[in-house]
Amino acid sequence: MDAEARQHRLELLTDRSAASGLPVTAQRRAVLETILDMNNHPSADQVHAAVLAKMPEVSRATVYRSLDTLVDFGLLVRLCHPGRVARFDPRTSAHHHLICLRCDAVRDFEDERLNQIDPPDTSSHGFALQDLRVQLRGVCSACLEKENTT
Amino acid sequence: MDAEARQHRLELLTDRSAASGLPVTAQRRAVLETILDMNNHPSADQVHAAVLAKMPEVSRATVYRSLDTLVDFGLLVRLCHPGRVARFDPRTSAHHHLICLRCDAVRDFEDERLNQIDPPDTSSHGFALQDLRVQLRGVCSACLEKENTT
DNA sequence: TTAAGTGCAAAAGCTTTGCGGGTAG
DNA sequence: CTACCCGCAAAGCTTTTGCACTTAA
Repeated sequence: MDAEARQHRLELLTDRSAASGLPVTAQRRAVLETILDMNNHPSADQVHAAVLAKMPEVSRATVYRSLDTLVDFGLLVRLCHPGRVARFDPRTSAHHHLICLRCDAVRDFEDERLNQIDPPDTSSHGFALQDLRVQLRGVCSACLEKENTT
Repeated sequence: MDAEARQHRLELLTDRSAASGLPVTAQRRAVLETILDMNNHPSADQVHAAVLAKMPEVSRATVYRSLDTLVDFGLLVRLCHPGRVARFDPRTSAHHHLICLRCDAVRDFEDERLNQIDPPDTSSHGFALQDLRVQLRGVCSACLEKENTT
């Protein structure tokens, strides 16, 4: 994420905290700063490991709690993927993903045509639609190579 | 699932087992039969509970192992959703989902227009695309009501 | 001052695995 | 016969929670 967008996201933390009447703690800021610099859709544990580099005393529990709060604030998104551990994405605007069914890798996929899909009408289900994302499921290049080698 | 499709799926179990040189066990068949009759995208534990009704001695471990095998056979799909427990879907053909970000409900969504989306070219990423599914993320009717009540 | 947050350690789920005995092909 | 599977129980992971102390505002 570029410096300007990063800065803006950090300001949003201040705003959302004030709006909710919650304090801005050093730990929450560190978690947000850290994940803004990662682009692998990290798990909570990966975030924790990365936060330790800049703040060696942070506990795992705090990272879990901070991630929850940041998701509530709308500063992060909890990803949908077939694996068993929660993963987080600092890109909150709707975009699309390549999902590897072998190794569970999740990779951003940019496609103008997919962005322009008109959201369908979900009101007959009483459903309040927030965003539309396309999952492109298949096998990633790394797993394909591994298969050919074996 | 209608009777004919259900029957066909059970025959596929025999075929895929033979193709892999694996035996068709009563337990695997029971797990498949059970999940074909559920349409709530159940978790492994929910499948286990349902299998117990027709086969009271099945262990949880066997259900987990059977579900894995059935996914390998392509008779089930592991769902993508924001929650923390694995959930399974006997509908293996690509279709779309309403995903509730509050309660994690996953509901099938039929839409002809979404079915007709042309898959993008993912070859530049070295990615072998298998299918395209749209996630419609938002808040389901049950959660909306709960919110209005509070 | 005070509501909220933090670290620690323990608990709580969900899922996987090692093992001895059983079974499909 | 042989490879694979089953049930059981234990272990493994990820995530949540209770508690005493600290901190942002």
